[in-house]
Amino acid sequence: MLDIKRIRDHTEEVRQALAKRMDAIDFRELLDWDEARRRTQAELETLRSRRNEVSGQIPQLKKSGEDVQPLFEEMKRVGSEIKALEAAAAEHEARVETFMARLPNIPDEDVPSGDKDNNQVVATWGDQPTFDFATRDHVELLSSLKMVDYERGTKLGGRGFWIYRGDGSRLEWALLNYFVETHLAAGYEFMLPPHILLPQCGYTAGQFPKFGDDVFYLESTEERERQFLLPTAETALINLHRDEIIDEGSLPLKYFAYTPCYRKEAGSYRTEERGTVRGHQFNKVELFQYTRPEDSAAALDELLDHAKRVVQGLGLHYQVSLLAAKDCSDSMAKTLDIEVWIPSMRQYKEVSSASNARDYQARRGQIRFRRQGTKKPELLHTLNASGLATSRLVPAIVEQFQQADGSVVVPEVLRKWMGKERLSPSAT
RNA sequence: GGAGGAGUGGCCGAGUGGUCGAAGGCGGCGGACUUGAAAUCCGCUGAAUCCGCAAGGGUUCCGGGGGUUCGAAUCCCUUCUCCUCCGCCA
Repeated sequence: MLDIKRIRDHTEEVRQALAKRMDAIDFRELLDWDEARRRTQAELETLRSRRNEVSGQIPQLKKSGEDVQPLFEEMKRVGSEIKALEAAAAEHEARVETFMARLPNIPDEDVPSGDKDNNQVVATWGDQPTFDFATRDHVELLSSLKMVDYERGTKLGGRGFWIYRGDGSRLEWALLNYFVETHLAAGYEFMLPPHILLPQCGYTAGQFPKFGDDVFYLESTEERERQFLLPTAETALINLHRDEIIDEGSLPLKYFAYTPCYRKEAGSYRTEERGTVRGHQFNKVELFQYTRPEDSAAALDELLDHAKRVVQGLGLHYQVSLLAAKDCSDSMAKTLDIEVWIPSMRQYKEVSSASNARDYQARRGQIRFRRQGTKKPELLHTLNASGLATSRLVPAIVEQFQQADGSVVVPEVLRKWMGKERLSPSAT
């Protein structure tokens, strides 16, 4: 959510900043409703003030034996006027709210405008591996090594689901262990949140109302309590401190959480994204920070560096992209993706997305902090970064580290959990 | 799932229809006293929002939502959370 005051006072500036990510926007209607809302509010408060005044007088008048009946009559009228104005105010507020809830965040200065064609590669690590033999793609490798069962996954969950088995499960779990160990060492607190969340959580994260269609809902007659399966642990972590005021001294707050992520991914199925590159359920560890506004830019660098080190630890070749405005999630002012090389696709695929939401999510969730020695609470900044999405990493690992004999070399850092250096068809 | 009980400001806790944003205490901040500290005394000490250049003023908030009433922290309905007992169950 943007600050409506900023739109009121700097309409043109906001319009231009948003032009990087969306079509020209007309704020007139919004500002009219906002104006009406404030006017109604003022009238309402005058009437309520009168009512409070009279309510204070009545006991005294009664005591001195005066007739309060005429006052009752007046107050009855005032009461119904108040009711009418309350309804009008609620209506105006709802219109402002509806408009505001759909506005995306303002991109940072250094974020390129336009869509993903304008993404800028800002860093590369390692080289594209070369092979002197006919390589296999990850679907082939994972099947032949009996690490993933695609057919039975579909039998169980339908299209877009798979089953990790044997070394596949162990690799997945080893990655999670590696992430947990690394994040703990970096001072992040380990959280295991519910996977089923209330609608308010999606709103605070900025996923609702706009992207409410990409999540799986649980049945409920009441829309306001219709729970959903979380599409990322970020949705849970942003809500940890919703409606709270945090002491400045305890910032930054650093968390990470492991959850599966459940997404409909409606219409995004493409043949080259078969296998475990895109599914309705995938595992991810999410890093999250709550910071003071002046610290969020540095925190984004820190999150990105941390995520990069995790990928480097695995020895995978990757690049880092600064996303163009239209490619960022609506909630984010700036996003950098770590994209790992998938040889069979001849493409870099996102395994981590590090973003600064600035105060956009904090405003939706009323998440604030109080500076030492000041009275007024301020909105804080929130940031998140995947650390990492395992299901995207597995294809990269088996493809990048495949050998001529169809085996796969296990990255050094995972061996203590895998218990072996090499995954080979014969050994499974 | 059933039966009771409770949810009040940073914390504890009083308040059962009227002048209550709410006694009292603790904590915190400022001051007096003191070489300093402790103790003591005095004052201040929630949030949101609107009007205003400001000073200041208004309104709302006593778990959430709705209702009754001229007027609700107080009465009614509903919902959530916690506690106790019973039942059931990984």
